[in-house]
Amino acid sequence: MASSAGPARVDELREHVGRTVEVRGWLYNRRSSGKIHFLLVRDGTGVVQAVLSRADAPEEAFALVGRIPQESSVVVTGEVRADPRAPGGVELAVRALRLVHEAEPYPITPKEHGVEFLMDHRHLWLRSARQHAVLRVRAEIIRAMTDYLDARGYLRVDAPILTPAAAEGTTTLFETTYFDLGPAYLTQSGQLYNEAAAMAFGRVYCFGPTFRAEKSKTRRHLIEFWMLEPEAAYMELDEYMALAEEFVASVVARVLERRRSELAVLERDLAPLERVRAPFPRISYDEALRLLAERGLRVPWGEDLGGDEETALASAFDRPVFVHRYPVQCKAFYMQPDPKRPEVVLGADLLAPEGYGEIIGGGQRIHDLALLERRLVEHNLPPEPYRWYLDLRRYGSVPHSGFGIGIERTVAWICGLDHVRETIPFPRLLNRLYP
RNA sequence: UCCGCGGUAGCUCAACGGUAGAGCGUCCGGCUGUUAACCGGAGGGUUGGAGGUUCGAAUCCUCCCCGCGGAGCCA
Repeated sequence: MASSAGPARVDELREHVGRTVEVRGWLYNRRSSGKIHFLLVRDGTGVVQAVLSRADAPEEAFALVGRIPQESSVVVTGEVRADPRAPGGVELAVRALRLVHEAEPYPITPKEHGVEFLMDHRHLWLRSARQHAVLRVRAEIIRAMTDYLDARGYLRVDAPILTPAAAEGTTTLFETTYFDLGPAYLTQSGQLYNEAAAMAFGRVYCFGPTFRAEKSKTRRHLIEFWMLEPEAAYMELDEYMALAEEFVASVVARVLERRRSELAVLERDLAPLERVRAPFPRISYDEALRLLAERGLRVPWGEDLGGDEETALASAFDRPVFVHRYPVQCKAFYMQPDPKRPEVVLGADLLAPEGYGEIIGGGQRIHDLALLERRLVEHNLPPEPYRWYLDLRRYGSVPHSGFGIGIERTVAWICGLDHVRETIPFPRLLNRLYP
């Protein structure tokens, strides 16, 4: 039995039963009676119960912990012991306690709070167990995604954030001034640059924040959100869908494998996640309209599908579903038309189950120079900013495809959250730029 | 931008034309195994703002501000 107290992380305390360790953290909560205090100490890796009894603990420390506010920072030294009465099964019998900083009365109490209050205190809200679970799942999802692509020869080649033009002419852009060169815009997608990278490296992906100045105010929208976008030369529509479904299935499997305790904190029903295995159903836009009509939702051909339609479609299947071959007018200028039916494009969106909506959008890009030039004109886009993009069709153009997956929607779905605002550390919403 | 709901104590809410209240947090006291601990006590309010109706407004009316839910657009 070692007597020297080395620092230890809460998530590894089980390995230290019988030893005296030092936990550096913050007071999460306290339950007290006259002669015994139960502290919940969190250190970022977990929460451990620390016990001080009047008989055993130093008198000064005993008096101190009976008084200091929640979230005061403390270094606790004590013996690790297994006890079934302790939350988590192990606890710390405190021998010494050092107050690093006495907190002011902490605004987020162990009771319910409203959304506005919590969002105003997002910088502190991140300390709570539920937010820890969500952000750990987020990190696991991102790691699973990059692991999957790295293992298949995809090279990470990131796209710029400041751009001279819109990736998709339709959506609203955030504008800023770029020295003497005039307006610049925050990126809405790394895709156009991704295509250049794919022509250079074959298989690539980019990952980063994207910005949409849309006045969208729903549970599925953020102004700033993160997107991971794979792109591959010589990849056509069917191959893209095969890649995307394997990719999504592997991400879900990874979270189920490594983040079960976080999903438990979030009270996520695991059954729907366990059904997420490739292959996913694939229906055409036309089939989608028929399916919707059977359910009483009439959509005129040529119109895009709304949130209600997506939810209705997704609920018809027990796993994510692809909707492919949308009408040309629903999609961006660079989408490759189907040679057999030029009025639809070789694109496919992936709808998540349980009403979480579209998490992936993608498809085959136009590789013919003349057609792409025509599309720019049809979409009233100025040719000059796209000169480099057109070059990709001048020098060894090949069919290619790619997709973008929205991280926050994917996290919300896998965590079973009813809003994307908790899936990112500091959400930017229509009416919120603070903190 | 449009439609709907809401703003009362630090927080979450009640009172819905007749003296503004509870739980939690805070402060004080009690309790040797608590599990959002528990028990007793105290403090805490220009009821989002400005006008109006009324003997009397948190409550009814008008305008404004802020938030929430949804639509459109999208990931």
